[in-house]
Amino acid sequence: MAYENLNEREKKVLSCLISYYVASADPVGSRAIANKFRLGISPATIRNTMQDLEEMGLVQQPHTSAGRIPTDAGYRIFVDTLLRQEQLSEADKHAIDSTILAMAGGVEAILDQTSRVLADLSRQLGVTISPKLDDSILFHIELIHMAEGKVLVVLAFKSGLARTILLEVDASIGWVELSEISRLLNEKLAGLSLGQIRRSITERLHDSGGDPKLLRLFLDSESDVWMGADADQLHIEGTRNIIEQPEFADRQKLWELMKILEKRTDLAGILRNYQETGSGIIITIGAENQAREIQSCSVVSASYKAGNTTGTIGIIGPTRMPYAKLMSLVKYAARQLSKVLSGE
Amino acid sequence: MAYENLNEREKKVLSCLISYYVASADPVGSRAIANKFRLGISPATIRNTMQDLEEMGLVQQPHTSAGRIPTDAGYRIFVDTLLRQEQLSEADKHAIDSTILAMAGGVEAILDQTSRVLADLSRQLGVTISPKLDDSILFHIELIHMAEGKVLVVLAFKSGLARTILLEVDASIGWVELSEISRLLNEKLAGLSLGQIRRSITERLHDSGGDPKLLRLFLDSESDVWMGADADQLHIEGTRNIIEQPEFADRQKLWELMKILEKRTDLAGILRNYQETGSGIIITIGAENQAREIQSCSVVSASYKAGNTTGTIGIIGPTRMPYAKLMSLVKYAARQLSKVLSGE
DNA sequence: TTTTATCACTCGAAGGGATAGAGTGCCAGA
DNA sequence: TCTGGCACTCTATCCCTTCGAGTGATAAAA
Repeated sequence: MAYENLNEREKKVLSCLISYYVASADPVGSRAIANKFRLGISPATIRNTMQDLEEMGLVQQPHTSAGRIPTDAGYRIFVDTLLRQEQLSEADKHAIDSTILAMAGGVEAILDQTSRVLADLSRQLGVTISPKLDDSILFHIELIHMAEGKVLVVLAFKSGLARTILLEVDASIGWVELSEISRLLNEKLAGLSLGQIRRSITERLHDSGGDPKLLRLFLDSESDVWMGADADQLHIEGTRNIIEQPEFADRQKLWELMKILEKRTDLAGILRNYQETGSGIIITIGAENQAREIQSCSVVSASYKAGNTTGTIGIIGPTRMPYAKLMSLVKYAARQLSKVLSGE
Repeated sequence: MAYENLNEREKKVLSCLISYYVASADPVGSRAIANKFRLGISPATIRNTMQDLEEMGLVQQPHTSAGRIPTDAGYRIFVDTLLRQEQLSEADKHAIDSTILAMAGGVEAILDQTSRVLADLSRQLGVTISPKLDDSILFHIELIHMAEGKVLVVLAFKSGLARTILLEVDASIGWVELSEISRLLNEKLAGLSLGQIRRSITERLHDSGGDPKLLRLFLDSESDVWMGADADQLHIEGTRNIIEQPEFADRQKLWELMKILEKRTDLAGILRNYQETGSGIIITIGAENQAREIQSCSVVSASYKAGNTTGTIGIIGPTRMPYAKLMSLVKYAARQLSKVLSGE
């Protein structure tokens, strides 16, 4: 659709209408635009322009005698061609820096704090997903012999990420076999990505001595060790912000949103998908979203680097959201995260 | 207050009123009770009894011409003296067993699933808190030398719990010093509880060789290692269930609840507190709760054992909840958790 | 040709009875 | 001591009206 041939006036009116609507949440009338913004044209002219915009499907009327609200397509144009980059305030920058840069204790703790600060600054939902382990390079694998036939497997990744998995093993396995296996695993697997390991584990370990009883726990590519470690860690904060939004005054809508927020793996998959189609900031508006339950929402997301793998952060809220501000927020947070997690 | 001297009829009426109200969420009138339950007395008599109950503060009228609803005190009597133990259905038992017993991969994963199954079966909020590390006995401490002056500290506890903390260290520290420190830490600290370690770390490590540069990171009792590891892990599921409850039709109320649910540490502290005052199932009704934000809620909680330390699980919902069922749910889940985490 | 002022029209939100119904308290009688 | 009956109270709901915001259309002005 050749949206570029909006004329200057149409661009201005659409732009004003969206800014006004984002702030007020009420349908915007021609008078409101004429008064609030000094466009030098009368309400009647604005009305005519709005009719044109409506024919193009960029705005719509909830009912005959109401003002207009933007459609998904309207927001899309706005985001793609009209939106002016916004500078993040120093206060916001500082808030992000002091959470991300100052945090210690590991990647998950940082991500947890990041989703919180995103939620607080945006007054929407803040979401972070931990780095995809599939590409993450295994740095070291450690087996710790716990009591009663239990072995704690520690996977340490180059990115600083760590996962622990508790394995049930044959009680008769002693620490001698264990350290032998441990040596073997490190020798054969360190330096590979988790994905590579999973795909080729059988071949790599096949003809290498060691106690087969214990080794068997690692041999299968579907093993708890490799699958359990890969589970996406999703951090969501700011549920209370969403409750305040007028678009979720309807309990039914709120319920649907919550439902998908609680299906962690599904949501993680959706967000991950967006990143694969491009880099930088990705904005997904309303019905562009894959899951029906969030088709009245928009997602502003970006990926961050952690070593040689990537994760995703984002903000989720109603399509009526301050895109410019949220873009700069997510962009800045992603950059700072990458800095911290990839060591500059 | 000598509530025991409720006469038989008062007990029966209170009991019926509560069961009816729990199901309907509407104020209960005398006619409703007379029709629904075969008490052999007329609505007029029930009215008189209800007046008595109201004078005792066990029920109240939202307004003059409405039925009665139970007060916190009314629920308290009901729970303490009238409630009949309920047998958990085989289906529910099976649901719990198949999540808790079948899960592998470590304590946190089990707890995550547990809070979910609690939420699903109760249609309320399901909450679990990981075992208190303060009493948890350190089994082994492992230091893994990551790239660029970073050390991954793995704390493995006897209960099967594990924590990893990423430490920034002087880049010059090599793996020789590291394994020396590692040996030293295990020698001096393994077998002690995290609490003991924190309280006496300075004395224990004071006059023991080793590279002071690295050791310093562990010496302080406020060190990231000991504090970071102790952070409560709180798993909450079932937010969507709460949205459905009529008592949270009011956005303001829902907002307040969400607010405290997002203050993880506060909530964890509150739930922990309950457990300290007793053992078995603890029910905390409405205003009995410490935090103002959940004084329109009740909490059914119990503690589980994981090795020689304990954690808490519970269900949170409006005071109008099916106490008997939730008690048996929480009880059973706590028992199964203890079984799995303490090895029978 | 484009813009503006004006006006009749539409529709939803808000307010105001009126009504129905659920439930009570009380009293007199069983 | 219990019950049936009755007058009373209060809310929820429906319907009606009104109000106002906003529109589209048209004709005049630029």
